[in-house]
Amino acid sequence: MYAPDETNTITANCLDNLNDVQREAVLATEGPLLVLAGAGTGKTRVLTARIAHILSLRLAFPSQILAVTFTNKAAREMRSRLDKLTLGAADGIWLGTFHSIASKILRRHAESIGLNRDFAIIDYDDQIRLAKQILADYNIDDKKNPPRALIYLIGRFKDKAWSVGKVPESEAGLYAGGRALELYATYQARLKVLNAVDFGDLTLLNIELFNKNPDILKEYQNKFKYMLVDEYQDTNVAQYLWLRILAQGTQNICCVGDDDQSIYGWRGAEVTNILRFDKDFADAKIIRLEQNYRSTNNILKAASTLIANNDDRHGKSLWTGGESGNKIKLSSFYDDKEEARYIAEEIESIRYRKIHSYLETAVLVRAGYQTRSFEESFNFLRIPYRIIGGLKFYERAEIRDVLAYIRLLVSPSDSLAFERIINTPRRGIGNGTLQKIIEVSKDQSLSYYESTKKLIEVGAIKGKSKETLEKMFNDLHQANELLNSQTHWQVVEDLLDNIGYIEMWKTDVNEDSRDRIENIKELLRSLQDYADLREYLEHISLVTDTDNMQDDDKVNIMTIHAAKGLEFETVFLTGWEEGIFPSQKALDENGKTALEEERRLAYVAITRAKNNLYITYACNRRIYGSFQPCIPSRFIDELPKETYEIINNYGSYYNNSKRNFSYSAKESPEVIDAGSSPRLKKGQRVFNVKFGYGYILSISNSIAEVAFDKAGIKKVLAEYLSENT
DNA sequence: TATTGTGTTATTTTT
DNA sequence: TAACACAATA
Repeated sequence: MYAPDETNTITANCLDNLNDVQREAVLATEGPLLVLAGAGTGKTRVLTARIAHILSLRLAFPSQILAVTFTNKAAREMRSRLDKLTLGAADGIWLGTFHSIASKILRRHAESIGLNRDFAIIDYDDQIRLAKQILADYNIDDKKNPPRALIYLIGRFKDKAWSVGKVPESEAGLYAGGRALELYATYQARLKVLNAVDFGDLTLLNIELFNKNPDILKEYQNKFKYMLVDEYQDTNVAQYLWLRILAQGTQNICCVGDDDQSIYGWRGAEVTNILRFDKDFADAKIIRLEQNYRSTNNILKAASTLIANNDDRHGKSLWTGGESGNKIKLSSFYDDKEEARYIAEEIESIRYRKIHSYLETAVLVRAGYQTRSFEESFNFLRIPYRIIGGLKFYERAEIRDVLAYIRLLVSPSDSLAFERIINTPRRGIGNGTLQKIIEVSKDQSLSYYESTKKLIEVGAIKGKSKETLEKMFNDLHQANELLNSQTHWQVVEDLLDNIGYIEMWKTDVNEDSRDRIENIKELLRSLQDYADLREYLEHISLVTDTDNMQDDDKVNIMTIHAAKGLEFETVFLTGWEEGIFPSQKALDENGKTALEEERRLAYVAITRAKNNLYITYACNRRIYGSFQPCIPSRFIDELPKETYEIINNYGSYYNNSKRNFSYSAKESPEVIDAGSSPRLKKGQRVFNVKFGYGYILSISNSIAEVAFDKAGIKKVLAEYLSENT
């Protein structure tokens, strides 16, 4: 493996730059270990050092180490740091996302659970298409029961490791008046016919594979001598079960995470996993990384005090050897435009004073739609910016279309791909024809491609439709033949030309059609990085973004979720208003659990800042076209007074009696003087912009329970209600 | 079958 | 507000 001196170098390297606690986490190689790594405490450093250490002591071969992350980005980051640390000695370790590792294992043993080895991994679009078809079959109104709600529900079932038949009867009512379970079963059956799996299946089928084949399980349990898990707080039940079953071999599992940064509960992540680690793994050791290398004391103190309001947490106290630093700058404004204007001016001033570049600045929002006012104010001052997140490369229509063509090229029986492009570009195929195809495909168990051919043969499709379809088949067929003699990227490019796809965008009148053609060219370029089309498809099915975090000098605008794991010199936290942050919708749906998750989101947001933190809120906000009054977020009340200074104060809150607003740390925002809204009383007819008209059932402390005509019974703050007399 | 008009409805989204 | 899906029309 290594020459002895080389080994020593690696050991020295990986242990040298660590503090005592980090070193302890690296050295505790045997047995279950939970590393509670607060924000900015160097968890990736610990993970990579740990792997390097294991390798340098030759406790395992690289192929016996399993390291899982959630994102491709995190996996890449870890890989590159490992390369530097071990000088290539870590080649061959199993490092990847949960999904990529699961899919790797699944492909090896597909036959063992009745899957075809070259199963496709379908994306969200395909899922929706499938759901629509199923709903149509069942004659379920897809207006009252949106397909995406079904897909969402099925996703949550899978997060909980509920395969068909394991879903509790009580869950059936969650969709289409009690039909959730049969729809789930049908969905899975359809996937099987299509030889496809969705994201959730990857983990679920792995578990099934292990349960049904003890010998295969044994193989992996013996193989993986050391397991490492990143962002453990984000695992769902299925992933947890998967890890637990694999770790049963050696018990050498090291999970790194931060319960305070669990912000994906709505997507199935279970904070419980990290909270119960020591109960799930016998004799588990817990190590807390609490020394923060990122933020100033003030920022840390604010974050720590705020998060201490949560009940469900391990609890840790972050500290730093550094300065207390600048105070948090708290400001309020008349409306969202003023807020955005202030932030733009402040950013310009930071730049003018040469404090740091745009690149080191981030503006964080709770939800995507809030970015708009910043775009406007930044454009006005000519401040360059980029919006991170938003529409992802692989989610763009033109990319999806091209991928569908590639999928058809690889396997003509891919009916979901076929359905996507059958009339793109326009071939004169309408809904009528498509329904005929679907009908035949169901009756005779044929793919759409074969059904279409059959329909043409028997003369059920004729005239122009027949001609255009036959041309398409010809083009596809020819392209397929050419794959033997030409490069696959050339074949795809020619196919898109022949089929008229590029032409379609060239003649498109919209101004973004140029960008679309550029995107397609980008895709064609990236094809060259893969040996063949099949390999390309496998890769991109598990990747959602291109992760081209360019580092040109622009301000970063993004949601708090998108900011997790990042850090900036200066951070602006915007829209800290009740209803926005914490989000009303989350609170309505999940009560206290949601509030705690929102608070964790606030914690993540605050801890992104290294030196300068701004928190702002507006007293009025345009939401979906309507102009609504807002009150400051309860999270502002939870910040310790000494950590912030008030910079700008749009004073209306001191003048109007809606709320006796103060910055006292202990005030509970729910308790508002009952006399403050005498205009509303029980039984009164009221109006709310979001929920429409309704009657007040009860009112206390300015919170009214209202029976809305359409939206049902909701609790609403009195100021969001207007009298309707 | 393609186009135009109308109505509905809105978080967060690692794969 | 604005985007999107669907129904009515050409």
